[in-house]
Amino acid sequence: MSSTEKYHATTSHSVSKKAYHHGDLRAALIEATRQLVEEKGPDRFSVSEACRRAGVSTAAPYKHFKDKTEMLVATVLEGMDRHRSKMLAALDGIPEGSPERITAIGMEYIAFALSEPGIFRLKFGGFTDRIADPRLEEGGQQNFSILLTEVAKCLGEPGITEEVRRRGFLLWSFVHGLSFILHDRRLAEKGEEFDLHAILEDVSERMLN
Amino acid sequence: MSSTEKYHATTSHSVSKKAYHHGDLRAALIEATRQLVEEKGPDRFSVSEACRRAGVSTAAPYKHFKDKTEMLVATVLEGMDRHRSKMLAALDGIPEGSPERITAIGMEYIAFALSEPGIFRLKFGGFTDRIADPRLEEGGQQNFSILLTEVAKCLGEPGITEEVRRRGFLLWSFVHGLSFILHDRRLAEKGEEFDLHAILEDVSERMLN
DNA sequence: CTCATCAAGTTAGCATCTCTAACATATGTT
DNA sequence: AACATATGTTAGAGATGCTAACTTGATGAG
Repeated sequence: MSSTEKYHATTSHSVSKKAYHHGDLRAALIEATRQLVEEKGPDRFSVSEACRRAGVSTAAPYKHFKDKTEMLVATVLEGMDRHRSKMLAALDGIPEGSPERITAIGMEYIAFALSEPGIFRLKFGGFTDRIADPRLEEGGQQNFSILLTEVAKCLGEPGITEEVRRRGFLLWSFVHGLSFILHDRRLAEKGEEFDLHAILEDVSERMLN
Repeated sequence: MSSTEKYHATTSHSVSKKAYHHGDLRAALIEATRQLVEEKGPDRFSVSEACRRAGVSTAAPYKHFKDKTEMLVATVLEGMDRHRSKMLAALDGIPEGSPERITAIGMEYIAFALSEPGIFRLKFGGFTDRIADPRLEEGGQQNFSILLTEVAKCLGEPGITEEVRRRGFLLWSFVHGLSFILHDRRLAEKGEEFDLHAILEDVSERMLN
């Protein structure tokens, strides 16, 4: 269901031929947007600059996106997909029901927030009111479910019960806030000062009892 | 040390006289900025519109602020002052050393984030890299100290020890993340579904042992 | 009181940005 | 081959951030 599938990847060899048609401009614009959001910050991003980077005129994006906001939404969605994949991959090899699985999700959550702070803040930082896109909410819910599934197994609950939801919510709040603060205060750089993994283990235990 | 003191509050009666000089344009612009940031969102804010609202030309602000960013910084600083006052006021009447004081700070922290989400997100949402202003860091540290002081008393520690700092950091992370999520998901509206005060009491206890 | 000075307004204008309208060119269907 | 459609282009309107140069009025020295 990748949103790029409907665009045929033609002329992969003819980039230098200055083809009138780009091949997959939509994907190229998303990638340019992603880069710029990281380089300049979510607010300093401009459509024009993304166009320059993709090598097209400033009007071209409007054949693919309704407006600037939709361009950003598409970029965030792509980021959330990657984020989800990474969190799932992080679970690989850790035994079912182990609390270590919850720690692993938290570590990966924070790693994403720190390695792609632009996208992370674009999603969560302050644009939410405008970007009240149902696809974003759905993606967020999907990612949250990964955590809930593990919490349920850890607590020995039969499924996503109300109690599971409550505990998961507490855990998410903590890791979410931690992500912001670590980045804001550049505390990730002072890595030796505190062991992130240990903190997550500690808090998970406290929260899940 | 109010930053407005140096501006004489003249012509308080002559607003309608269309005085060439405004009286206290700096404060008026900060207030207009605050309103607009809440109404339109931190990103949709424009200097021009603040000027319109304050009734001056678009060049006027640059006599008081270096650029748009500094205008926003000044507005955030003003908000942080109010935030601090409110948190301190919330402690009034609660006995020293009581864990209830920590809950009260958390409640007030969240209340601010939900009642002034624009300012809250302007400070914490995604502009931090650009707004690496030492005054903002200092203000943040001051507000954090309010919490640390209470944590120290609750733990019976002699002062802001490393352990106090660690526990306070965990608590802050949790409340910080909760603030974002409650607003993002508009969960504050579904107030009956969960008792915020109870959650904070629960988590504080878990975190402080 | 007068006048020079300075702070704090103004207008005009440049560079940039978002987005639209009208036009141009590939692509692929028939 | 020809038409329809998708996907580019150029031109330009309207908003914005900020600067330069000018204007106004408050203030303090003589």
